[in-house]
Amino acid sequence: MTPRPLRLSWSDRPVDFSASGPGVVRAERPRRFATQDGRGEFYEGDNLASLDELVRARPGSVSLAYMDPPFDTGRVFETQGRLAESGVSVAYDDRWSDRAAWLEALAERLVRVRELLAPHGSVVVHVDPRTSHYVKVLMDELFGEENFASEIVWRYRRWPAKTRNFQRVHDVMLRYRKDARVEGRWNPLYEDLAPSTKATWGTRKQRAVVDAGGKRLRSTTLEEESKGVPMGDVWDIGVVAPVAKERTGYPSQKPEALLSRIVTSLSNEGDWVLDPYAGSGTTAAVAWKLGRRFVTMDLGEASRAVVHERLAGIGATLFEGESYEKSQQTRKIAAA
Amino acid sequence: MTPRPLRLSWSDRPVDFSASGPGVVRAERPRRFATQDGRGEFYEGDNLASLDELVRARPGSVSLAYMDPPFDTGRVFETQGRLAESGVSVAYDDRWSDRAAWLEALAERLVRVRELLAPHGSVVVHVDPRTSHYVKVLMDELFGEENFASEIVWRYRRWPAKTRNFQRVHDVMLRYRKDARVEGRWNPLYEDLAPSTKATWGTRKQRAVVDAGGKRLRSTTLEEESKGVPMGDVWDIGVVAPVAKERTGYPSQKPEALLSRIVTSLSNEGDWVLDPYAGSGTTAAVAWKLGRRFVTMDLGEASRAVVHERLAGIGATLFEGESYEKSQQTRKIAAA
DNA sequence: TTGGGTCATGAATCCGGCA
DNA sequence: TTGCCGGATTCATGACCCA
Repeated sequence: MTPRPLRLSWSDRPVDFSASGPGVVRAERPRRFATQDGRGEFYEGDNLASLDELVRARPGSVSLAYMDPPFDTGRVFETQGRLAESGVSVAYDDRWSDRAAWLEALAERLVRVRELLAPHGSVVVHVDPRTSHYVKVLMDELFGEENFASEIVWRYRRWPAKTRNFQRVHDVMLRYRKDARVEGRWNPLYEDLAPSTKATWGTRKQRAVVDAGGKRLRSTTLEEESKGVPMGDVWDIGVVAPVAKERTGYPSQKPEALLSRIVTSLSNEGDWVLDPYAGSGTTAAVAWKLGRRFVTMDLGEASRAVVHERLAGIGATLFEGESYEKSQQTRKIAAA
Repeated sequence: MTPRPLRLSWSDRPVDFSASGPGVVRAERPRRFATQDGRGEFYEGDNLASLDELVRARPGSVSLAYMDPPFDTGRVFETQGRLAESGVSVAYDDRWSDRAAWLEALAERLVRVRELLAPHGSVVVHVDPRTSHYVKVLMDELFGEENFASEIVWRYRRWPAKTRNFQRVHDVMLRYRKDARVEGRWNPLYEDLAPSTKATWGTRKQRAVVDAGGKRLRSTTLEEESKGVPMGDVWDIGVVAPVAKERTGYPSQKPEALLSRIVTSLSNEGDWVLDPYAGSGTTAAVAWKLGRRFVTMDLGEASRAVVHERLAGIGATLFEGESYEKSQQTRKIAAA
């Protein structure tokens, strides 16, 4: 018996999330900005339109996609601090008619991101523990469950809320490969040895000692220092502190330490890293610092302003330019 | 517009998971064992039948249910160590025709557990990060999403596997209340303050200082010692070590430290704690030690042997006895 | 240069007040 | 009655100052 598929159903569920897709030319095309060397791009406009442009121009080109969509909180998010004083107050609107509508919007983006992934590529979707489950079931359908790689738990610390329940102090990131049969990008990371291990073994490598018959005797330590233990799927990383220099004033900003782990382990230098929900531009900034190429996009002024300033600060100044196709032509002519 | 419900669908999905339910008298009734004071019970047999008996006898009586079903791994689990040498080798069979079949079986148990919960009660379902998402979507439907309380992440440490991926080092527990409008059981737990907090503030409570105009100034510390920070939903607890005294030889045994947190925070002394998948009997043992009453159940000899021995070791010897109804009659007569 | 003390302020949740 | 809004709660943490 073949396994019966498990699917999420809701009324008026579209048959095909890519309908009204890449073939459709939209009235409003996104504005394109790029660094002078073309190793970084920002599109301003609805990310669905931007993704469609990319799918047309260069499918299969992305090694790593990180997606941090709104979490279906029903709230409008406002800017803070200096950014708020500059007059831009609304960052993004996270109100949806129902969860099904939210899920449909996400699904439309996911199928396009999948088209953009290279065979060795993978996508990481950042969600919260109230929505992650719906996203996982949806992604099992869209990507195939055999391509599910990890549920990564981001554990942070914050001031406690008054509640008769355990404090909610984690987010969830789901990683899927484009194709599990292909060897994907992987640069191993290590974390500190557990305190109990350090107490018993110190920081040298352990090695099991086996006798001639293959029976395990005791373990010993080697001369070699241990690199630590291979990184697990629960990450203890602080939120961006209220007074941190890293802080931009854009709400729900993700820490660079978090993105560093993702970008370092799941892409190589020179790879294209995609983030369809740029927000404050953390993914692009981290990718650039780590020698990756980036393509990111967002709707509205708050994000564009923050991303442009942030990237300019690390030497990735964005200029408004021609479309991708046109810039490629220019490049060819210049090279000839 | 009312929100469109999101549901899991699969072919031949039953309309009603409680069909063939409490009304049906089964050919094989579970064997009942109880402590002499009646504060602890074990049923041997299919837990569906045992749950049905309980639903008939005392619905709404349970304050806390902990469920640790098989994780749909497709494997047969064998006993280890001393238990294996005693001749009982198969602990449980976790092979299912497909995930839908597994989910149906779980759903049948969940609807019965829900019947057994008191209005102030809650249920904790222990799953792994490949199945938790399906269970959450199912439980949102069965319990109502407004009754979802927590996704608790159990982070453990183990010998690293060789894999081009982040090490899987966590399980997931989903907690739902029977009725969020009712004040549920809640005994707060605390964990250590963050090192950075201790360095800056010591271990005294912080208090914000606000001036006459309501503007926030700096914070101060109070005289009062902080109890620590209210427990979060990510728990760092070691697995039961291969050489631990706690170890029974029953596979996938859960640590008592884990159950202690659950039982302490989510039930009061004297409350009934239910575990439909007894396994090695950790829930019953912990509940008993903490002064709760327990009712637990499992199929087969491996579990019965381990549970009986384990409970006898802490003064909760189980005797085979009459049905619950009959024992109640005996009790009344004795009291008269 | 380093390290300790001081400062500023976000975030989730509940609760009370008011419409 | 219900629903929205503002206030209170009180850890966490990088930046800054100064010795």
